[in-house]
Amino acid sequence: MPRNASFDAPLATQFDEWQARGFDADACPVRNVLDRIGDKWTSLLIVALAAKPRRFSELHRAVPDISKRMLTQSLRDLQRDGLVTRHVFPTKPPSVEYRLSPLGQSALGPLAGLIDWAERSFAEIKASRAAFDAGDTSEQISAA
Amino acid sequence: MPRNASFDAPLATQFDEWQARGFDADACPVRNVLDRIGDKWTSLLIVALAAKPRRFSELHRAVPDISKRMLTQSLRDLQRDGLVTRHVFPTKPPSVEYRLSPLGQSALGPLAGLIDWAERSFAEIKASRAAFDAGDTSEQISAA
DNA sequence: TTCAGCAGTCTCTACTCAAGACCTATCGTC
DNA sequence: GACGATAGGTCTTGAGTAGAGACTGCTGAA
Repeated sequence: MPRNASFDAPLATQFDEWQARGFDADACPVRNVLDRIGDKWTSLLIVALAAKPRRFSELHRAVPDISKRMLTQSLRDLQRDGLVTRHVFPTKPPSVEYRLSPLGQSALGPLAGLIDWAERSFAEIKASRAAFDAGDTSEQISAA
Repeated sequence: MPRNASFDAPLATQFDEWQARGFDADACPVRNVLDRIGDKWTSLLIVALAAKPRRFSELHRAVPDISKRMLTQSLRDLQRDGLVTRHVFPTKPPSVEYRLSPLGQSALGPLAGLIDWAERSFAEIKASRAAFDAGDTSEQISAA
C-alpha cells in the first residue's frame, strides 16, 4: 500500500478492488455473503446444524426465541444459498430434516474463527460499551 | 454420517453450552458480536479502515451507497464497541478522522477468513441460488 | 455574494421483523 | 365420530428501523 502503511495489506487491496468495480452488489461477495452470515439467525442455525442434522421442531426448540416464521424463512435462505439441504421423510406426519451441505460445512471453519474472536474480545467490547454509555466517549481532540 | 456424529466438535460443544445457559442475549458473544459484524455496513467500514485512517467524507465516498445517517450510526456503533476511535482535529472546518483501534485490528484476521471463504464459495452460492429460483428445490424425498 | 465542502442532524416514508393466530394432515383417545 | 396433539408450516397485524434527502453552522475560495 503506497499511500500509507497498511494495517492489513490483503484486506486493503481487496477493498480497493471492490471499489474499482463500483461495489456492484451482485458481484460483491462480502455484501452478498456477510448479509446472510449476519442475519441474526442464520449463523446460529448453521452452528445448531453443525452438531447434527435436525428437524424443524427440533430447531425451533434448540433456538428458543426464534419465531416459526423466521425459522422457515432463514432455512429457506440457507437452502437457497446451498448451505443446508432439506430432506422430507414420508412418515405419517411428514417429518423434515435439515442438514449442512458440504458447502455449509466449509463455512464452519471461518465462522468458528469469528466466533472465537468474539468470545475472546467480548469482555473488552462490553467494557467499551459501558464506558461509552457512561459518557466517556474516549474521543481524542488531536492537534492539527 | 451417523446421526449423532459431529461435523465440527468445537462448534457443536459451544452450541450446547449456549443452549445450557439459555441463550442469554447479553451473555452470548455470537448474538452480540455477529449482529454487529453482519450489520451490512460495519464490516465494510472495518475493511475500509483496514488500509488507513479515513475521514468522514472520505468514508462516505469510499462506500458509495451508504447514507450519511447510516454512516454516522454505524461509526457510532463501532466506536461504542471500541473497534474504531474517533479523532477530532480542530482545524478551521473541523475534520474528524476514524481509525481502527487495536481491538478493531484484531478483528481483521477472522474477518479476512470469512471474506476469503465468501469469495471462494461465491460462485457455488450463486449457482445454488439460480437453481433454487428456477424451481429446482433440490429436496430429497428420503425413505422413512 | 454566492458557492462549495465538512461533519453531521432531522424528518418522512417504506420496508421488514416479530408475535402469534391459523391451516392441513394424521394419529391416538374417548 | 369429535377432540386434541404433533408436525411443518402460512397469514395477519402492529412496531421498529433503514434510507433518501433536506437542513444546519462554519469556513475559505471565486
